[in-house]
Amino acid sequence: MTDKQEKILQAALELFSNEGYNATSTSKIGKKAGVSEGLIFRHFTNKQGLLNAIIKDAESRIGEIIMPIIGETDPKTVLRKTIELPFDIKESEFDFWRLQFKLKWEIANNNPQKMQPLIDKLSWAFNVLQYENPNLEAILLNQIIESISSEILKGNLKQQEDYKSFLLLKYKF
Amino acid sequence: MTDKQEKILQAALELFSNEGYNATSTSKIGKKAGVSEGLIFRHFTNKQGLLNAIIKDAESRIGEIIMPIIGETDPKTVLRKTIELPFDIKESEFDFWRLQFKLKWEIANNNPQKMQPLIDKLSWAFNVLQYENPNLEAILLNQIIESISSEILKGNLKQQEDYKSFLLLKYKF
DNA sequence: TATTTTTGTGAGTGATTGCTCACTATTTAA
DNA sequence: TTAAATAGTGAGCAATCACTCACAAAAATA
Repeated sequence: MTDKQEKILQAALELFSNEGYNATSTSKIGKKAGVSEGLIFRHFTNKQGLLNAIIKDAESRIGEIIMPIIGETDPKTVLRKTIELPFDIKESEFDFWRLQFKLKWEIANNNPQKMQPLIDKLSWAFNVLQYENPNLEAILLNQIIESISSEILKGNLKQQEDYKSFLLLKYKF
Repeated sequence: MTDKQEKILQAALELFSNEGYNATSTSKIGKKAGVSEGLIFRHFTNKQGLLNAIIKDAESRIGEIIMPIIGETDPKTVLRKTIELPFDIKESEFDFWRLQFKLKWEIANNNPQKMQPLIDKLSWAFNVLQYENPNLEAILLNQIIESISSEILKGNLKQQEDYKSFLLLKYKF
């Protein structure tokens, strides 16, 4: 991957995330990346190809984040690490994650089973911990952390530390 | 409001919701509504004006839905009615609500305090019911119902009845 | 070094965009 | 009944869109 390819990807990411995919023209991306517009098509075929490259990168990033939880053998630690996830998002990665959440609302890009491995692990953890309905507990907790992430990314969640302790307490920490 | 004005609003709603605001051209709206493109601008000034009309309608609809809960005097009933909200969304209104949730991700249209009256009422209810942290409980429950609504609107939530009973049980029903 | 391959440019393409405007048809009010 | 106001049309506008292509510069390979 050349220097300019990364510049293009970074510019596209910022613009797609903040202005939206359809509201972002390839000419704007070229300008922001400091690159001729034509180069975008040389490297990524078309505008959708650019988005695909970003989505593919996202899949591996999600895998990386989930992996240390999947590998965990202690059920309580699984829960704690899961709850901590949304509060650990680095501000430098806000654009990236905001775009992922936005894309969930586009029919073409909605891929609900991305978090399935985590849900399965949560289900296992709740089962070991003798919760009455491990499957639904897993779905609920996954929904909660996605919802918290959304609010943080939109800049709507104040008192994050309080909320984190509150949630940990809910799950007996 | 004339017949054709409503046709325009309905067509715009469907297209904005399913294809996105920026991906929907005014010419497409005109065709779908069975109306000349120019009429859109006569009635709604510009494309943004069309969206504004839809948003304004949404505010009153949200008010209508929340009102019976705000007026409730029994705290337990407040919780039950709130939990039931997402499961009561009519399928004929899916387009409408999906658009509202999509718009939350657009910086320009994000208006986080729309649900504040409900959160306040929930906070009151949790307080009466002697929950330890009523404010955070209210924020959490509001997040949960918004998250469930999202999944339902995206067509991702299976076994809705199970999930509903599960949640009601969580809040002692 | 010479040659092939890859990276990069920017002017140019037809199609589509949001929107205007001169005009006609219909409704409302005097 | 006439006049004024409103509703509705559709051709046409400049601007922008995603994308192409002939060409040049640089890098990789021989």
